[in-house]
Amino acid sequence: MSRNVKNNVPSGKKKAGRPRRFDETVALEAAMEVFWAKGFEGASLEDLTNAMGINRPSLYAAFGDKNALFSKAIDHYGETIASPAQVGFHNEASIEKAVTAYFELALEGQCRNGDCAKGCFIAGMVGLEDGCMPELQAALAKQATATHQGFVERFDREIKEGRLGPTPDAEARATLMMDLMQAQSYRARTGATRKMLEDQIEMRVRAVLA
Amino acid sequence: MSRNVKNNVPSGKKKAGRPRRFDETVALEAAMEVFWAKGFEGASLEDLTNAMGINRPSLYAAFGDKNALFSKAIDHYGETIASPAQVGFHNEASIEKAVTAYFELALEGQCRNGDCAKGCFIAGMVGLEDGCMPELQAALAKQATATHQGFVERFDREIKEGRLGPTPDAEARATLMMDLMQAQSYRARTGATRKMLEDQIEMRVRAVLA
DNA sequence: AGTTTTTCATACTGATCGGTATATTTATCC
DNA sequence: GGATAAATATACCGATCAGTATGAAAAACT
Repeated sequence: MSRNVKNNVPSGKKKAGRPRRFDETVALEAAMEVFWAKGFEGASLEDLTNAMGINRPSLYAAFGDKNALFSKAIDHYGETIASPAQVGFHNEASIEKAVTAYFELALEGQCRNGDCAKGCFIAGMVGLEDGCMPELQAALAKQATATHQGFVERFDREIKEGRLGPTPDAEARATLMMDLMQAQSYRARTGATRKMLEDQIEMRVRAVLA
Repeated sequence: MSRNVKNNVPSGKKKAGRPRRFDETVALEAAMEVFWAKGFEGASLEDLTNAMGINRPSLYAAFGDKNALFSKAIDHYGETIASPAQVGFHNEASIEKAVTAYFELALEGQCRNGDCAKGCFIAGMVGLEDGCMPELQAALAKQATATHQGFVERFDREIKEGRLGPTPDAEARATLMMDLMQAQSYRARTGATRKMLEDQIEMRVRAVLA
């Protein structure tokens, strides 16, 4: 247990060679922040390495090229920010609390650096680079479809069990909720304060549950 | 009338020097398309000059640098695409028709090249370049505020004259309508077909007028 | 100790970026 | 028919881009 702990290999054999001087996860987080703030094309290798605290060869050895790093940043965003919002939604028993939780958790991710609003990482990126990275676009679309489907199933259940009116139908409600989340993200990116967006959550919830 | 017509100076004195071989407006339109598809940083001078059918010095003489060209493209978008949607809204007598017209005209602009959806030009740009072009961001925000205010006034009138319920209030309805327009734009940018978006308009209208 | 393996640091590559200097065309003005 | 003025075309500029070659440094293995 005491052996090898410096090498981040808590048990068994250590890895040979010079140990890494940075944590892969915190470096990825820093990269995500840079992409978030500057976009894919706007984020230069110098920006990235500065923020991550490593130099170019280390970056390429650990993450691959810029595209691969971006792709990993997307995944990281999904795991640490996007998916908690969905989980929060599905874990609430009451549909009203579920929808509210979704908007609140999404806002948490959109405004995580104090009041400095930055919007949804994915929403700000996707669709801009024309034809570039089509496989990435496809992956994002697939992820969005899965999220949408989860919402549809929940709304369907609520409607079937009489806790929600039949119109708008589950499909429309799911679309509406994702639309309003996206709009909230857009407002976060374009100068809205956190307080403004918090005050609008009730309106969004009502629109989805009307 | 016959004199000077080749020089695009229909009356009076002609301009000295070699005449322009391109139409400024169609060149600007082409530039807007490139920015629209690739974003500001993604659009290279080569992309722009190729699409506009002119070469670099002509571009710089006619429009200034890349930032100035982008700014003029934004203005052009507002005049030819964004503002018609607002006018369409304000010209309809019935509020239901007004809201519907707004979404339809916005969709017109978002999908203008056949089924190839591209979303809202402004929405796709704003907020991405971190701290870059702050004066441009401010101009866009001001324009958005003016649009919002116009909607608020109309909804206020409808509510006061009893054609619309008091909740959500005019402010919330205006926010909601712009949010749903923005969401429609986002969907247009991320692969939704025109038909899908047309079918969703009724849902959006209902959400605003609920 | 000495070899091996992995990472780190510096400096470099060719390509592309936005922007421009130079010179040639094409028109009007005198 | 010059002289002048404006727009064209070509080629170039320094800066920056993403990506990499090279060698030193730091650990484990034998």
